[in-house]
Amino acid sequence: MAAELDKIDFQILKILQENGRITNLQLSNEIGLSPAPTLERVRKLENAEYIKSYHALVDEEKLGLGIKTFIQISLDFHQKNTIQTFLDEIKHIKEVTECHHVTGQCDFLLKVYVRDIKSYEQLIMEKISRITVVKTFQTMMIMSTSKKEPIVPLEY
Amino acid sequence: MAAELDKIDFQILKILQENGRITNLQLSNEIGLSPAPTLERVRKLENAEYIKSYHALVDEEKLGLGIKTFIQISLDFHQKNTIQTFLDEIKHIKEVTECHHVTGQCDFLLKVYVRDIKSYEQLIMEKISRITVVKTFQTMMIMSTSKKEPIVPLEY
DNA sequence: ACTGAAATTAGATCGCA
DNA sequence: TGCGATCTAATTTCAGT
Repeated sequence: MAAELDKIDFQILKILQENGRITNLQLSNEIGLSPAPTLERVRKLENAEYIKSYHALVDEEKLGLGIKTFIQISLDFHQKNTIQTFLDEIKHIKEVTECHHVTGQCDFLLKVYVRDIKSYEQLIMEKISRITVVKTFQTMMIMSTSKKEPIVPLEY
Repeated sequence: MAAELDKIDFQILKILQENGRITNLQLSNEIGLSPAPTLERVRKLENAEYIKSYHALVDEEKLGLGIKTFIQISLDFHQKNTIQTFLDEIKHIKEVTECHHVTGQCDFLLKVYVRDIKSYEQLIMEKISRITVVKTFQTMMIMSTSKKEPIVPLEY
């Protein structure tokens, strides 16, 4: 199954990362193949899960999500199953869209979206600070984002 | 132009966030309208830029990007145009996929993808640490990610 | 605004090079 | 593997409600 990817496959991935709704016809023109083998390659990439899924990118601010933050979290490892307990709690908080286990001064880094400061305080008070295994946390409020590509640097 | 969005518009946004390649026909079934007005609503959301773009989500690990990190950066504000100088440098580093201006102990938070540790050292040595306005930086290496949705919590 | 049908275009399959 | 033709299915348009 996992035959290596060639240059054309990487081209396809690059293009689909940037435009997930390009038509197969357009795509085939850009890579210089005819539609049939192009589609076959795309399906192969999907089936082998080099492409995991497709998503619309929405404008969070226009949709009322005015507050975006990262939260750095340190856990209290004196309890049982500290990490699993933490992950189980985080999983259910819909405002948390990313949760990364990291090295450094903190244990986890979360990405959070909420409507306004009031909702943020509520999230902190009623959800984050109530997780028993959380020892300390610190908010990094995002003031602006100058680069945000749902795109990963690919090179053949 | 900016007539308020109704419940159906939010349903559409939610569905397209999770499946950016759903057919208009399927979408119309899920929201309970016929294809014609469904397509009209999607176009309206695209034109008003509630939907900014569509993207394929790829499997970075399978594609050879084994190292993912966040870098916290503090700037030296004794220089001229510190922030603009920094942003101009960062813009050209393709390994940096996100750059957020944040509050807290550091000034900027970057997301970085590279192939391996060797490439990471190279990035740090030859690019990040050579930016004159960078005072200090600290790496948070991502060990695992338990939640990562290219999806924002929407509520009508 | 939504419906339903008609017209256009894209997607999917298959035999052949 | 890739191509070209063919069939199938989705997108798009439009007159009617």
